[in-house]
Amino acid sequence: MKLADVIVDVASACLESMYTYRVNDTFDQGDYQLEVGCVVMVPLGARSVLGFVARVYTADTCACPVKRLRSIQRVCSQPYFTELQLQCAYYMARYYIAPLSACIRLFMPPGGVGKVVRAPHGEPVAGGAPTPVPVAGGTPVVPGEECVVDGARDGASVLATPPVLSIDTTLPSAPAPAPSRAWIYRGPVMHAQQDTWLEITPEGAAYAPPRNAHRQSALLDALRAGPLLLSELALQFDRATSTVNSLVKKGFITKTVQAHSYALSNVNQPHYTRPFQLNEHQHAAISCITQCMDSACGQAVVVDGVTGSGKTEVYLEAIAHCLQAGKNAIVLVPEISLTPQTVARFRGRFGNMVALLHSRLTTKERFEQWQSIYQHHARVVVGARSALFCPLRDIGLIIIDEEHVETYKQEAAPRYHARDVAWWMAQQTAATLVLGSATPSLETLEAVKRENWHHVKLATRANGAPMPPITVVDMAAEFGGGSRSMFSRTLQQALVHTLQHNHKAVLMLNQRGFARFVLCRDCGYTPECTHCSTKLTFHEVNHRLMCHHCGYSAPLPAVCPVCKSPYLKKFGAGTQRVEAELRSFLSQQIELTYEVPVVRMDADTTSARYAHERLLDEFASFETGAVLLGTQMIAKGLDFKDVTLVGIINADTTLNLPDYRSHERTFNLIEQVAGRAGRDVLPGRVILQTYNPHVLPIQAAAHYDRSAFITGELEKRRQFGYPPFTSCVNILAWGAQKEATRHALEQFRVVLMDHLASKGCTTWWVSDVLACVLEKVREIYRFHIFIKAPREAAVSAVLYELVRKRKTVAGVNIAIDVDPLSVM
DNA sequence: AGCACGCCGACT
DNA sequence: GTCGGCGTGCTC
Repeated sequence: MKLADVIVDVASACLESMYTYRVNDTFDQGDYQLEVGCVVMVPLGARSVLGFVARVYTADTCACPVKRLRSIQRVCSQPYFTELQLQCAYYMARYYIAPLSACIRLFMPPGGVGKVVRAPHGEPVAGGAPTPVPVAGGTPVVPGEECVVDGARDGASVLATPPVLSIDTTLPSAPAPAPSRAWIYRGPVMHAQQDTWLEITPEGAAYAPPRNAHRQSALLDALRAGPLLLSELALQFDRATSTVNSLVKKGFITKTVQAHSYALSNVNQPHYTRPFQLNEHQHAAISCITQCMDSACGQAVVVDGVTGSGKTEVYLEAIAHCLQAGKNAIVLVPEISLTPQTVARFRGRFGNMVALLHSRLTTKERFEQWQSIYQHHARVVVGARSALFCPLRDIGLIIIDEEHVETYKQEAAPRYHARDVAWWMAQQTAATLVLGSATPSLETLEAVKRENWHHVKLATRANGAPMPPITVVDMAAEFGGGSRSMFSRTLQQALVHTLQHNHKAVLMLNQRGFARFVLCRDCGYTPECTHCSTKLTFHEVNHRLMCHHCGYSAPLPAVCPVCKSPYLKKFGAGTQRVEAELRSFLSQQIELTYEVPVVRMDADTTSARYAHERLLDEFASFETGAVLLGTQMIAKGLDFKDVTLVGIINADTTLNLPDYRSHERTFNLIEQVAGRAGRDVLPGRVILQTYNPHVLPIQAAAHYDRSAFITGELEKRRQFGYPPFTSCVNILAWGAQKEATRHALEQFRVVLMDHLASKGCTTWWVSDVLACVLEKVREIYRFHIFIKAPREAAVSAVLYELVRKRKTVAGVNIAIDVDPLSVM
């Protein structure tokens, strides 16, 4: 008996998602071989669903407790994941307490795998005999193509229905046993293309078409030079298809259909040279990585280097070594740094072997890149977090650049961290994991100690340029000294000086937790969003109050809606306001002989596709001095030789967020931005404005003293029981009804406490049910429970059981976030 | 008795 | 997640 284990694609944490199905010997539907990794259509209860094949085997008996196995209805795709990737999905499902189907879905091609829908009422349903599937051998599934399958249960349950005893034919008889509604498979939006090749036959070569058959003769002439694609001919000839068909019918040309090859276009000719002479630190880093790769036992290397220390060169060398050894490489880069500049460095070196996967591509573009990997054309994949799940085989090297950034953690199920999944993969495949950062996360530094990860330092900038000195300006003292400007006198002088020399400046406004808001001076009222528990942000351009979470906007009221006071004051500084003040300040400086260009980069100006790149290009293009003003998005990947001044307008707004990582985030941000100044021969300087000049993250950052920061921060984490000294879990509940949501989470907490007690988890610390800092977002109320467990506790295993047993509450969602990065 | 509705458990 | 079974309770 041929069987297959199938992970049904049904999003439910409570459902055991793996089932065994029979594989019919007479199985002939669809046109794909049944293998591990295939998408299949299977019956489940009264409906049909899609599933993913996890195992194909032959057995006489089945371990599962069912009397009668049901059969797979159709194989819908080629295999999309390997045995190893399947294991990875199991690991993620267990560790992150996520539905297995959600984990395996990560490996599916962009555009998805289609869906099964219920046929509309009255749809003719095939009885008994298998419905012929409108698929010819070798034809791929196309969107909208339908595979109709009888919805009735096979045999048993239909027969089990009691016979109708009534002989009164005027009354409607008992409801028919489960009216068979058909289930229809609809192929995905994206599907692999087919190429139609045309070739001339010997008869065709000898054939001279009649004088009036212009199209036929032209077409045959074109084909005499060699085979051509129908799509190419169609561009050149009108009505090519009909001409082709008539010639095919007469036997003068042949038509062959082939799977389209998604080879990557050779945009840049690769030049396999080293663009720079590498310094000794880079050599040391490279040899450490190559040794790890050669020993092939799954090791990790932390490449710890300031911005400009040449990490990318190290990556390129490591990849080159990996390719030479016949293995392939994945490079993960934060979404924001996936600029054409970054991509060009990889393409410049590895040419058309580089595939690119990130969210700003259209689905079609992503699909093409994915196919190029699937068809083995790509050997280096550069992409965001999810590129980890691309179908690249023989992975020898995984590089995670800017390892510390929080975007590597997915904020929806499965709530995985790319670094941790990559480490699992590296260990399983004996690949080497490289983690690059100027400010490695505390978790990574902990792993260096506990897991014996290698730690190499690129102490200096690659070109020997010193890190720019940082001047801390106490804004409280400035304010006390009579200045009301958001630019301190130190920053003003430095700006003028920089621009006088035709150098460029970067100003960063740390906007997180510091948007512009309105306050009534008489009663203290602040307008809040009616859909979210956030203060509304004032926008200068349209003079409206806007919510950054749901997009709600309202006009700025003339008087306070509560006390009717006309004294509504605008507090804080948005980028627009800073831009206005900056322009006005610059225009008053008589020392500046030209109008200084100001480029503003924030969420508003970068929303359009490629706007980010365009603004950076614009900034780079100025021959005179210029100012780039932006939010934290300017902290990354910006590399301009003539930037000599970096100003951080408000360094400390991230300090006071109610989140245990806020100090680490602040420190990292300062380090990252500071590195933007003086990257070349021109010396740079950094001016850091703050109201908290003496706190550790600011002081340590100002002196580039990371070890002081880490020592202090670790001590604090140990004292308050935060990672890496504990394992944390955040349990989040959300729903449209506030009290029902809170109540559901409180019920969950009761069950949780019982469960922990029964497991002997007495040392776990479990918070009360708390309203999230962002209590309401888009009319949805949010509550959470925070758990701190001993570091060595099997947190996931303990909670997994609980989640599997838990009863769901209508209208309330509960999510488990293992190792949360944000608890807002 | 007949029907509407809502909860609960199965789903291979 | 979705479906159907079955129990409860209301109405004719």
